Amino acid sequence: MFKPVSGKLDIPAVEREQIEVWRERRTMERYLARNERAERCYSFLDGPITANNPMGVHHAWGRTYKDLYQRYHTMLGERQRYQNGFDCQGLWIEVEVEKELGFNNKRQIEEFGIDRFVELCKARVNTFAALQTEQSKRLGMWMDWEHSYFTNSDENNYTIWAFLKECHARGLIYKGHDVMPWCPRCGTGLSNMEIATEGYREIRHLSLTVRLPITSAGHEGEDLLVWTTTPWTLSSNVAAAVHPELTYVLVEGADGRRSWISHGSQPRVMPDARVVRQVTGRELVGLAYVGPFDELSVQSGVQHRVIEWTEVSDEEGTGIVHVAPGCGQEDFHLAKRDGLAVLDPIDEFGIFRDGYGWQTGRFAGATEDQATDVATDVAADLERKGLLVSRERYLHHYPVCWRCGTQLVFRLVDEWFIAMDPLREPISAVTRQITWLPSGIGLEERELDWLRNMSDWMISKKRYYGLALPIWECVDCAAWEVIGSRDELKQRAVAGWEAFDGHSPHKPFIDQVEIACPSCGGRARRIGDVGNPWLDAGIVSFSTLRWNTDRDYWAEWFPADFIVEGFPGQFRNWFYALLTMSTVLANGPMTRTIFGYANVLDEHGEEMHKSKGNAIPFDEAAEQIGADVMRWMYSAANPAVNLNFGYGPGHEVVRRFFLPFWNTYGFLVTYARLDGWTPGDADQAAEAARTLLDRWILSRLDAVVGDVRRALDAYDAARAARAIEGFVEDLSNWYVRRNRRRFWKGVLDDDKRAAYATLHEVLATVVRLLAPFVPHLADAIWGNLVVAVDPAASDSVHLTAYPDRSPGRAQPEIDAAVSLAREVVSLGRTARVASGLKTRQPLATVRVKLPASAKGQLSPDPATAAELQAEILDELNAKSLEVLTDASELVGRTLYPLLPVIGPRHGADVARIMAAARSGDWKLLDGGGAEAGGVLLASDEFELTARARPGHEVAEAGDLLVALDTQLTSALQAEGLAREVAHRLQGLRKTAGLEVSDRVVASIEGEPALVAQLVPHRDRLADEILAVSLKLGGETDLDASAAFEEVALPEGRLRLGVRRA
RNA sequence: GGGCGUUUAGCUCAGCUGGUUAGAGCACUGCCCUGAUAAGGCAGAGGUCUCUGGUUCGAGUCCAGAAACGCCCA
Repeated sequence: MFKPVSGKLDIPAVEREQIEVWRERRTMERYLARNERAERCYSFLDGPITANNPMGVHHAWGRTYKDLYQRYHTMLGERQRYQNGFDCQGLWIEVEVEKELGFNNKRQIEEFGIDRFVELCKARVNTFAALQTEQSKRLGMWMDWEHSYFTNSDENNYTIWAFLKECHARGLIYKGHDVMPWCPRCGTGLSNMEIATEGYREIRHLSLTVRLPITSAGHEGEDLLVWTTTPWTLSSNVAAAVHPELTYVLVEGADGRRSWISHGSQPRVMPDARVVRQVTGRELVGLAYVGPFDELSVQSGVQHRVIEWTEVSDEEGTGIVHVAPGCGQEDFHLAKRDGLAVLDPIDEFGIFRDGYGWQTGRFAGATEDQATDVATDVAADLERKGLLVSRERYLHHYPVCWRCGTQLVFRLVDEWFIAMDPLREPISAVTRQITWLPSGIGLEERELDWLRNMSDWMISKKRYYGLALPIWECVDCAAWEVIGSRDELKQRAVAGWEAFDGHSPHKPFIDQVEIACPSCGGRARRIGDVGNPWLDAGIVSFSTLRWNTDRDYWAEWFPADFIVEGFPGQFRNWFYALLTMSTVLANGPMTRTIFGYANVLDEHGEEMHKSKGNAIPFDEAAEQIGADVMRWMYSAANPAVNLNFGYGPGHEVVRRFFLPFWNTYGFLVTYARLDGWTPGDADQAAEAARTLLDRWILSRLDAVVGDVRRALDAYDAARAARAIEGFVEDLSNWYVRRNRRRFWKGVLDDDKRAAYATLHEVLATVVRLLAPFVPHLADAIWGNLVVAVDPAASDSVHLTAYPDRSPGRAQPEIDAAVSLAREVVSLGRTARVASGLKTRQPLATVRVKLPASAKGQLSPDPATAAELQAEILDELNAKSLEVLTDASELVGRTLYPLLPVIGPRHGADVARIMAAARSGDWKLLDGGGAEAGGVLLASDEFELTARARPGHEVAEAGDLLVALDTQLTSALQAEGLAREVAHRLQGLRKTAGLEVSDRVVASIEGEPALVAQLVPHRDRLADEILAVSLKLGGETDLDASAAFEEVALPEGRLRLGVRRA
């Protein structure tokens, strides 16, 4: 026997119960093991989640996809690894630990002790990995949680060593001396991968226009005007750049001073000045000038001059660019090109070094507080020296540290790089071998675009907790080499191995190990740097598949079938790192398919931010609306566009999808319990009694099973979800509604058994279809619908096979006929609304003009047609259905040209033909052709169809027309009255608080003529309302009624009452 | 400045290879139904399918250009 189903659906409560059931039955463990011996594999590779914070709802989108497709392939019987991953190294974790400790800079870490600091980082990772594990389980994500991978594992780190050694063997690793973006708080450089969207902010900076007096002969009294948004770099100025092709003008202001600026900038910079001379930029190249801070000791000996640079533009500033090679990437490259002096003004904390006068010891970067901002003092200094032309607060995009938000500076540093030029083409080729989904939004193109433009990969970071870059550099001769494994290091070690042995390859212990320099025999020590964290995540297609230790295992699972990640950002991050490492180590793709999805926004389309207060913690959402509701929203969403997530949309999904489905399930259980029905042998016998609608819903089910499988095979969960939603709509709003009476009626005969068996099979199948999407609810329903009544059944839906199509189930002709009948009903209702006659009032006749394609009948099968006719009459409450012919006075014939046929044949005449067809300006010709608007049509170029003639009360859509006969006989009126009374009495039953199955005594009094009309309907009326006694007129005992009503109908007044029998 | 994409009803979005009258859900209004009922059905209103040009007998759909927005790169 089924357990009763609560009429009120509390999804989080159902989920909590289900989780408890799973725990008791060890369902997840059995799920993970069920395909252990399967031949076919499905290789999913998990992109590691950063184990640094609790999950938000946005994490649930990707994790829903991950779990959905793994569950689907599990139900297809394929062997899988189910390995979850945590991203565990890198600056983001250090920053959080620093915050916990209240640190502001790197020195405090060193004072605290690097070993203790690293331990705290590891501990933090473990804490949040554990939390995220629990949260993921709450989402219903079933992974091998005991064997998640951690990117800080020895295996992961040493596999990166092997990768780097391979890169070195190919000559790709180099030590670069370059200007890089630098965070003065974190004390480390940032790779260009890290300065992306989230790495820029709109910031207002003090920008200065400065005059640089020219010293070359023939230019006495002339200045160059330069403009900068980073005044702190002026003290490192060594050159001024002009575009060789651009026009420059010498202008004279009101004060008589003469300045060079570009022609294009003049209206903006010096609109009132008089043009004295005009030259091309090339003529200015080579001029010498006085620098803005020539008094500084570091500037002594620097020759300032004008250089050429084709990147100069005059859309901003003066068209003359201040060049400080120690403070800007392009500036540095110009210095290398032209042999300019390079001044390196600041240290790792952004503090001016010695030799910068009053600036020495000051913080160079911009600060929010103008009083302490060095730019303010630079401006004052220049003003004192008479070099300042103007200043303004200038709003622009400025890079900030993506982790701590500090404004970056550009700084000359030594960093380690992988040269990417030799890899550009190979990686692009690998990229093209991968299927990028969803298609049509240019994901592959975006990756290729990144690959075209990428610069060398900066892999080093001057930090503490992360991959120890396996580069050992000689203290004496500066030769260096890359170590590829722990064993190699052990063999090469000449000191410090004991101190390191037993520790993970992290700072500080790894730094103890020294090796002999192969060049000079001196001692080589590890460079202090840690690695870029994308190395950690990028190696996982090798490290987690035991590439280092078990190459057969790796070959079995590599490449993956599927990876999934949010696409904003990952082109230059995870996807990029994976592609690079896979290209170098395997010369092929790491996965066959990459699936990307967009961002989660709040329900108003705003970005979610903790600070804005619109972020939704995962736990809260799980308890408020339920994990399955989230999962359904994410599954059904279009991955290509941002998703607006919130409780409003969540409740809508519950109303639209979960409630109707749950109610359908509840409906079956309620009546099956009353009848004591459970699925069994007797249903076999009843199979012959299946009605048309039974066969229809099974046919629809079969189609949906096919649709869902096709969609999931193509990683199109949204299409699958839409198909299921559409089916549930058909099931609850047509199948169940149309069949209610079969379930209510008293006897459990074959017809009723057929109804139960059909609805049961449909629900049990849909639940299996839904299992990968909404695992809790699906299994809860499965548990009651199947497990509770079938001891042989699998005790969890997740241990069953995914539904497949059954041969012979699909019946397209029934699908077509039912959908035609539903259209007839829909149009009939429209006509009823127009007629003003309630559905409760029976009508004599419905007249239907069918489309030409139906060939004059609802279905070619007479039995089907008869059943559908009964359905239509019942829905529309009419006595008979008449199929109209074209000759009927209600309709007129219409010419319906077949556009795809006439288009190519008649060309420009199509417009005339169509106009004639619409206006009726056409006639049939002998021999089967027609003439329309003067054009002759062959018999295969048109069909004849029917349209309503004006003046009749009908409804039509396309080629289908429905007309109602609105003439009422007194018999029809009496029946209508009986239906009305039945309706009222049902209402009274309810007000009296009676159960659906309670028997009643009912009484009806009123005008004798009205009461008399009810007499012929007495039995049916009694039947309808489960009355053991229906008293009419004089025989009533209204006074005893539990509920009573006096109704005023157009026909007269009636008094009605019911009481429990 | 370059690349990729998006633009369809008040909102969120479907619209396959070009075809006769462009759809759904939500919201709104009215009506119907009343044994799914804090549900369901029908209807109404709401669209220059961003704009301009082109290809075509025919363009929401294909092509080119523009605008706005988003993402990415510089």
